[in-house]
Amino acid sequence: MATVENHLIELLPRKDRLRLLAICEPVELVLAEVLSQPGKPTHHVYFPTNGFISLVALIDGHPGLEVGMVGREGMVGVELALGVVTAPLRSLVQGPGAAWRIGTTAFRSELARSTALQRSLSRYLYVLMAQLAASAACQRFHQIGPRLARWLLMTQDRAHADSFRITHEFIAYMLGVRRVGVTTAAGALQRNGLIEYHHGNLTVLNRSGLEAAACGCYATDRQAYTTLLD
Amino acid sequence: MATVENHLIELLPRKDRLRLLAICEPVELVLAEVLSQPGKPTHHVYFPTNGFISLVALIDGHPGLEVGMVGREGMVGVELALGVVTAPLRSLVQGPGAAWRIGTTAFRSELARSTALQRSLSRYLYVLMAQLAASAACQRFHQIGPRLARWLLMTQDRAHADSFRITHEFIAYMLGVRRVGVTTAAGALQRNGLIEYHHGNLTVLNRSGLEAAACGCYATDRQAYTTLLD
DNA sequence: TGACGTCTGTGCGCTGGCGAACATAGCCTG
DNA sequence: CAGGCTATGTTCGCCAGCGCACAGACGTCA
Repeated sequence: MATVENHLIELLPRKDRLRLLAICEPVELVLAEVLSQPGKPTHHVYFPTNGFISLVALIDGHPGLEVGMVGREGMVGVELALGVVTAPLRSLVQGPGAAWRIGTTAFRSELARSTALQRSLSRYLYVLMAQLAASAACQRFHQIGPRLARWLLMTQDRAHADSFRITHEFIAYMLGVRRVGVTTAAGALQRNGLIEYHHGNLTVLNRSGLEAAACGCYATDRQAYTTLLD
Repeated sequence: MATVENHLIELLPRKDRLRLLAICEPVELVLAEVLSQPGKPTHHVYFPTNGFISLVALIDGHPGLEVGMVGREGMVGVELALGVVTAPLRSLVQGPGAAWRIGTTAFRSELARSTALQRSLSRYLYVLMAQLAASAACQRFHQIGPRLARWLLMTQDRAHADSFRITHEFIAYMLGVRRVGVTTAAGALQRNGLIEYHHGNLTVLNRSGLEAAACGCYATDRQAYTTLLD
């Protein structure tokens, strides 16, 4: 693993950072692994350094809907920062990679010690809340095409690569639409030369074009991260 | 005003509660008043004792979508608990009543002093986050009828009355649908004897029937409040 | 009591996305 | 290199909700 780190950890002052890293263990993030399940106790928190995770809301018997994404800029298990040890959402590894992992008790005691960590996580929570609220509205008002473009951009940002493995089926699940809907929208993006894909391999060809095709939620979201977490 | 209080305040130990109340001023919540606007600085926090507030997400030029509701069980301005002084959502008074109000600086310094208050607000934030995530999914998977029933129940809970003033037009805005859609769904509920309304006056006739007609999100939400905030 | 504004009801035609089913086309493995 | 699996493409009927427009019904206040 390269010397890439997690932004939340990097933001900490040296002392707190070292103390936190001392209780971290490196783990691999395996594609399709489930890191948390709604209503179940949180055993570990994860700070991705590579790869990324989708936060999925589940209700009734319905398939699920992505309401947030976590990459190097965030963490899984923020509920601990709120003093709650029950996960609210399903966390699903969507881009394989690696993360720092900490057990619940160790993390809580470190959190009690480090006000810098509390501060970092609070900021992050705010951004996440904004993302959740925006998800609901985006979901309601925007059509598949722009939402797909946004999703691809967010994924690309977190994958740190122009190319990644992903199927229409999976995207459909994340966006809460039919696979056919994705096929159609992706076909349009491909015809316009913005992306290209073959059998689960997707490549972004024209990033700024994709940004133009995406709904405003992408820009809003990105702005929130830079203003609050830098 | 009766001796009704705000649950978050009531949960505090006597000492902290008195200190907080000392810096509170009572204000009236006027129907349609806007207490916060996304992106604008938070000047005050509000602890409703009566009446209630809708949290509305705004994107682009779109009309807006309710993603949360705040009554006696919550507060407006939680972002301060996260160290952020910018409101993420529009807060709109939807049921007139009264609230305790505190200026931002006073509130922040009290927050720094009272760990009990921090604890309360953290819990509340968690519930709110769950509500935001659920909103997105509910929005996506449930039809107008059940969503309307849910909304009426949530409103009734916060209005503390079987009857309240509300128009189809306004409900439509909250649910992010057409007014006509509400008229149709409300008509069905009325035909089934669950509710009754005339010219902006709505009365819940059969609460348990309404619960049966509502989507599961109502029960889920309610459960979250009772387990975490009692 | 009459007139106006607000609230509710109803009727169009339209469309984005749904569900299901089937057709091709790459990849992988034996 | 054949057969099977996975990923993508296409089609068809359907429906919830949309946008628009207009008609009644109720309340209020001059």
